[in-house]
Amino acid sequence: MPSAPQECGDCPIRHKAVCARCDGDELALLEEIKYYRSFEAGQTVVWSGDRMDFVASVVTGIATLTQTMEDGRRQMVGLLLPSDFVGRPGREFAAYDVTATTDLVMCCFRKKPFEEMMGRTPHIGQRLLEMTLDELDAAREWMLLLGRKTAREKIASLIAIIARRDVSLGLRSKSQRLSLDIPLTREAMADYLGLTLETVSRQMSALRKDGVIVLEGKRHVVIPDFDRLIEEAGDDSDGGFLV
Amino acid sequence: MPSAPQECGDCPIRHKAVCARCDGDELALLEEIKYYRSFEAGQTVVWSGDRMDFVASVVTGIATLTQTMEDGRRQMVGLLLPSDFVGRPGREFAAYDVTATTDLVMCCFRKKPFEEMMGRTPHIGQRLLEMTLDELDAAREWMLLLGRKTAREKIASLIAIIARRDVSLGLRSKSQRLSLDIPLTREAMADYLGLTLETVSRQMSALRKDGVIVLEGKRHVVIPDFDRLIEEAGDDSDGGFLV
DNA sequence: CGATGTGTTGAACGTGGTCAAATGCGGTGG
DNA sequence: CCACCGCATTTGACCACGTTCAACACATCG
Repeated sequence: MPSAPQECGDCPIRHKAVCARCDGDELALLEEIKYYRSFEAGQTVVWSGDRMDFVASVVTGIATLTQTMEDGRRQMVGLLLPSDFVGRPGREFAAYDVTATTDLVMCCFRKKPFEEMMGRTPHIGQRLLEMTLDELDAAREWMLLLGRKTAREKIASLIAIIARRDVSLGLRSKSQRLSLDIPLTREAMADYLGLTLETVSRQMSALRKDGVIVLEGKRHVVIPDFDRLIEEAGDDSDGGFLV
Repeated sequence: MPSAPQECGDCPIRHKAVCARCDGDELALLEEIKYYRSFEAGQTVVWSGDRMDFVASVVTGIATLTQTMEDGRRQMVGLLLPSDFVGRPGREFAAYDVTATTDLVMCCFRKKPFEEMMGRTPHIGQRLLEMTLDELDAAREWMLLLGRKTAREKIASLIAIIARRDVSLGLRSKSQRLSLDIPLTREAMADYLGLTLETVSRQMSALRKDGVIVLEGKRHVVIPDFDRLIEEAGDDSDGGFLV
């Protein structure tokens, strides 16, 4: 089981999560209604349609939101990183499957008290609005990927997204030789990209053969030339860096 | 030019738009900073990357948000109906092309005063959060469509979406013989669905041949059996009716 | 060891894309 | 009234990309 922090003061997502704008007093109130839950890689947090009596922030690890059709076709519709928010105030049942793809720690708030607090504390709603607008932008970028990009472009885009995230989390600077772990199985990548896992595997091999990426093991990728990768992704250069 | 209403009291979107929760005083303040703009079908409202010094609500008509890649591939990422909100508080440049697909009237607010008012009037931010969360849900539904549905399912889904909207706007009851106009060209449908316009046309013909829909002219569709349509769309039955 | 999970690769197939031509419809002008 | 044009749409023929089905490689774990 991954371990959890205790105090909001120490919290690694303090300044990015839904609580980011809260002052000391507000934080103290939140601290009273919060509790941590941990999940191991592969565990399901909630199933679509289940009653969900909490909302939460991802503290560490990665979770996914997926939708499933009756015949089993699956599409990932959200990739939740540390500080991202799970659940919707005012909604009683989960709309998506939430799954831990790595070991995961979530900071949970019982829904009722959280909603009451939202009414009294504009800072929370303001921050949640900001985060939701960001997610909507990300979803729209994703729609372009799903609707119009080739398999090769989709793979390159995914790697670029992960690389940018690592940079923005301060894990490494842009100038260094870029190297990163893909925290997803080939199947999860396929669910993300609207492909089959075979196509994912083939295109990874193709990008490797063409020197766009270097594979070190199955999950570790080195990017010798980031601009080349962006080009392969079909994105406007620098898209995603300016806001 | 389509004509515009004058008073918030008469406004057809009064109780659904971003101003829905505002009381009389707040509405009076909004009334001072609002102005109407009209566009003819086909006109562009703003181009992606342009400076955008206003935010707005769609009053009547339909607009689209689209993203374009350098080589011209286009993906629609938003379909804006009456009461939907355009623009993002705090953002200076438009992130998407906004186009009027029918004659369009928008209720605009200059961005600066609107942002200031948001700070002082929680009702606006609250409502905007609600609307943004709804849009995010819609975007995720759309992602499933783009990533995993067949061309035939995509077409059936689009028709079902339009039909549901017409019902929810009270234009017709569910029990009646369903009949609706598609307010999009075949090309716009293709941009919406991540298809080519030829495939859209072919699948429309196929659904007609199989009796799922009846075409009366190019843009008017009769749905003899709504459940059959839903089945063709690959959706859970009743998906979208319960919230 | 075999069993299981994860990933790679190959061959055949089919859906949807591409390119091209034809059709239909509304508007404009002779 | 009809000829003509422009545009949206339909239809056809062919092709390619990504899927499907299958075999195989490799690591971890009982």
